[in-house]
Amino acid sequence: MGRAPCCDKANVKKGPWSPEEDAKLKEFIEKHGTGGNWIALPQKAGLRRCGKSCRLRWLNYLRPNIKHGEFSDEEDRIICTLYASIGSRWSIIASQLPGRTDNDIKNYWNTKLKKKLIGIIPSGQGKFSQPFPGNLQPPQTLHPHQFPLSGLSQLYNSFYSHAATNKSLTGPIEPISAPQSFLYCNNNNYNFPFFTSSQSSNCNYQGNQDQGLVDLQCNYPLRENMLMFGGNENSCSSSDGSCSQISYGGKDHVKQEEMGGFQGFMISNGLDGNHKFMLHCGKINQVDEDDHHHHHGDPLMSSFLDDHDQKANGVVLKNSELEYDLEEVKQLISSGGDSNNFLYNDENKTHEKGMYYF
DNA sequence: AAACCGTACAACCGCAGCCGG
DNA sequence: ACCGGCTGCGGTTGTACGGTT
Repeated sequence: MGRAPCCDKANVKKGPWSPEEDAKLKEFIEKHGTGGNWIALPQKAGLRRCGKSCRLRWLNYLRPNIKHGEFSDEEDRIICTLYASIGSRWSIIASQLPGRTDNDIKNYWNTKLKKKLIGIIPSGQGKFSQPFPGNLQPPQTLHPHQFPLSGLSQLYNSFYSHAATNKSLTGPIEPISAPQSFLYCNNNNYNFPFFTSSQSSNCNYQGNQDQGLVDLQCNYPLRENMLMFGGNENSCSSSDGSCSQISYGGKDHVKQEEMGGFQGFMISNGLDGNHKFMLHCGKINQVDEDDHHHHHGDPLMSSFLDDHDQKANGVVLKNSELEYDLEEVKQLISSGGDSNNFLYNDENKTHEKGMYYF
């Protein structure tokens, strides 16, 4: 039978948008909004365009607060880190970069950043042996920018150390600071790349859209400091550009909620502006900035910490050996390999990966 | 000056998921 | 529960433009 076309293909214009079309679309949306129906919009606006095309044009180009032009080092860093952790989930990445669209970031990654990354890493560095070992290895003390993340994160870290050394980048090397929204995980069946867990868990999302609160019910006590993030401000590629979202769910199911949810989440979890956030793969515990050894009553983590109390800049972690041949990493990047598989193919889910704050 | 090539960006396409009827 | 319409997303393609030969 096949799917009905979203519009009359024969009757719609394709290709680049003219200034007149842009003006028409912009004027119409500013006056009437999208009306929640992109399909009908072009007709109402007097445009011979497909609704999808209108939507894309609006989201990627016409809507207010779109940032064009050079990406900053900070943006580079965020993109690298997030790509290393979640792969090509451009909309999620975009949600962390105010004013940037997923399309923008995707293009930027494909045309520049990827090459920058590949080009800057000398081959033969960091000879590693196996992807995602099941067994945890003795811990190492690491700086926050040297987290035992995934292979790509290693690459990223290498990238930044080299960049810093070569002064090709400026600015401090720091963890991503406080994204304003988060994706709390379900680390049971699915495996959203941020998260896999050795413990069986049953974490149900119970979004309360009326209250805008995210209410998670987990019978496995997820690390309180494990977070996954969505977006905020007007940086996302959501249909109306309102862009205040918190995301939750898994690889096959990522939902987004109003940002009020994150505010509630922040409050209910006692988070404030003093917390910082980092991506994580391995074992980790939250350490308050004023109490680096407080284990927050987490027996699992406490026992772990009894064995391996390691901390770096306020973060306690148990490292896992992540050994890759960087050439392989490069290859994966250049071959457009599935980063999710590459980075997160932890079939036994013996590892925890996530984003944490501290 | 013209042809060629590489790069960057805009736009399209198809799929998957959501949601309302 | 099912179905169809709509939206969002990510991959891919098209095109403009600048640099090089």
